Amino acid sequence: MVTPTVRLNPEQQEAVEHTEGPLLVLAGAGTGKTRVITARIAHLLRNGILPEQVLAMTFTNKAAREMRERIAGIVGEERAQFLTMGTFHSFCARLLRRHGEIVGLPRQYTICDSADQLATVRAALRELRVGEEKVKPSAALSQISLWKNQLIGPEQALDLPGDDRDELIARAFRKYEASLRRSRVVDFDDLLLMTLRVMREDAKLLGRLQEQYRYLLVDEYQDTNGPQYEILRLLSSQHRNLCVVGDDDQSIYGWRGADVRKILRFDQDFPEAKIVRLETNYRCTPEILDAANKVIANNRARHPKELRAFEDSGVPVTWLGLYDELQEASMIVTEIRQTVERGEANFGDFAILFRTQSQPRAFEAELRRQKLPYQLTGSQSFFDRKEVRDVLAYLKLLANPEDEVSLLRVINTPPRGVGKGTIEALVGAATEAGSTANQIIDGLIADEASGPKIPPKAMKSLRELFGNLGSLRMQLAHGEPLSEIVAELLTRVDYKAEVERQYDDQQTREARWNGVLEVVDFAVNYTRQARKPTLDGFLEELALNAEDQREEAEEERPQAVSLMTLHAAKGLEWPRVYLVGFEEGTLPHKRSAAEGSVEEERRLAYVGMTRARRVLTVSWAEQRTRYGRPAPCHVSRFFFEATGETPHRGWVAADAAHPVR
DNA sequence: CGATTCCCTCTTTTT
DNA sequence: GAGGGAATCG
Ligand SMILES: Nc1ncnc2c1ncn2[C@@H]1O[C@H](COP(=O)(O)OP(=O)(O)OP(=O)(O)O)[C@@H](O)[C@H]1O
Repeated sequence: MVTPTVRLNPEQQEAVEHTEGPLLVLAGAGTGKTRVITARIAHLLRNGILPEQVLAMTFTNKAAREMRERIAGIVGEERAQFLTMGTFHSFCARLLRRHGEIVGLPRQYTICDSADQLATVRAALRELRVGEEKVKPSAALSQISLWKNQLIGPEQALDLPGDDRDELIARAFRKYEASLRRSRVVDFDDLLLMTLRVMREDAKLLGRLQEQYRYLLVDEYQDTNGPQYEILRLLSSQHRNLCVVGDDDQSIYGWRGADVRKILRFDQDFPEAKIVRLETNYRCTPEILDAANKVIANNRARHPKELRAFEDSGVPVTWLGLYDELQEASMIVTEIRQTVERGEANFGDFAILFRTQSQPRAFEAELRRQKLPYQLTGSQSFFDRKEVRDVLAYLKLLANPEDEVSLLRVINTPPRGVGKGTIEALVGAATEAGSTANQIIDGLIADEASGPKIPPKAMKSLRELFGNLGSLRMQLAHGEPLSEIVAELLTRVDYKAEVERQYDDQQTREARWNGVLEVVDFAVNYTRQARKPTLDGFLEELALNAEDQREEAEEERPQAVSLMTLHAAKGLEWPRVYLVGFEEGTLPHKRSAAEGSVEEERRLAYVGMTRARRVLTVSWAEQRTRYGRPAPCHVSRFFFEATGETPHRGWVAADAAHPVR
């Protein structure tokens, strides 16, 4: 029998076969690093390693799914299904569901999303009487997250040198942590941190995990942060079979605590490590690779590497300066349509990549106008819709009665006479007692004299709400299917009437209600495909994997133009790529330039350019609508770096005070 | 308490 | 240009 296999060059082959001991594959874009991981797992399985012994970390769950499919194609689905593969976060979430109690995490914990995190920070700042103009909640949240990822707790943060503002944020940090714990909620960072604590506190469990996961593999290692690295170090400390692959030039998550130095110092952490370098790029034409290499060569902090194109010469990179974002969109969409009409490509061969989430708007409008199929990846907007958040808050509250943010969100949605005064009284009583609004209300229901005085109408509504939640929880406990529960919930709170009350035109009502129905669809889908469907599991999927849930629910759209951010495009490739909005202020982004992280922006440009296999078009506009007003733009400095042209008179850098003269 | 209106901010990137 | 929050009135 001929075993199906993948083509590898000698260096890749060497990496695949070096199965014992630490291994670093450090190589540039498109050199086949991910292919090494895939082939290596297949190689392990062919050599008698059980799939249960393999743990592979990818950067997104989608990447994990694709890799699993590829491996299934080589060794068969019946074995591939037992591989442990996914993001660090989903691995940790699963581990905590089983073993979180070791660090005091109740089994029915819920994961809060970014909006809930922000609401918690906002509440903390309010409690400290810090105005939002003094400390922006979003800024406080990213500082808190950075601290957490550096393993700095609230008390240590308070001791850190800093100005008044830092101290306020540190105090908000303390309150933030306390609210999450009271609410039995963990944030994304907690998933990693608590896993780490579990591993450190329970040596026997750690031993079992080390025993089970004999072979660790990590893709995109350059974007691993401190806690993730620590988890890897603990898991691999006995057998040291840790294979990591990455490219320091593609490190684009520094703002989230990722530390490139980890990959550059791998041989210090693992002195016996074997290091493999791959120097042939199998993805891009020489023209594309040359332009990308010229850009990245301007970074000072990097490991220089050889990178040769395997492909034959193709067409030159197209540099396209246009009037505004409307012209940019119509020009590009028209070109895509005409290329497909000429039979030279399919819609799925195209990607439009951009720096920020505000950019796709014009492209979406134009794609719809010209009726081309497209897929916008990574858009949070669906989960930010009010009706979707409302329904999810109800579900989170069902799963976790102590979830304060969710309770406060739904307590008067639909309006049921529980107003500002009542809410303040409840929260005040909770804060004073160091408990939660849920417990105060439970107390009041048992004995109205036990807590703050609440208007009778509000009290009646709270009884009804809690009665409904209670009986739904009961049904849940009796194993009623999730989809039924969601439907029943909507009936009980009469959410449809709420949608109709809020919006008066029929079209909006329908659109909003469809959002609700889509959540119901997610639940149906999840119930169907999950091995053991639970509400906790469903919410976990939504928190860690929202994107996939939406995709599953939508009809297959195999031939569609891809639209995504440069961050989301990492690791992917298309025959034809448009890198749009190539402007000072956008790429490099104004804020990055101000923070002195232009090198990371340059890496983003490098990632974007190297996604293209055969045709790369880079575009910019002279003016762009910002906050509803047109603002002048200048082509990105990366254009000059790639082409060797010099800025003309009047060109202005994002971080410069004066135009070039 | 709830509905309406105005006004402000926001745009970095994500698990 | 949208969406959320504060202010204001019924
Ligand atoms: N030995 C090989 N021969 C031919 N093609 C290869 C070989 N190795 C990889 N490829 C192809 O090269 C392209 C890039 O591979 P892969 O995605 O594994 O690279 P990578 O190093 O992970 O890239 P990046 O870091 O840019 O995401 C893919 O299309 C892959 O199929």
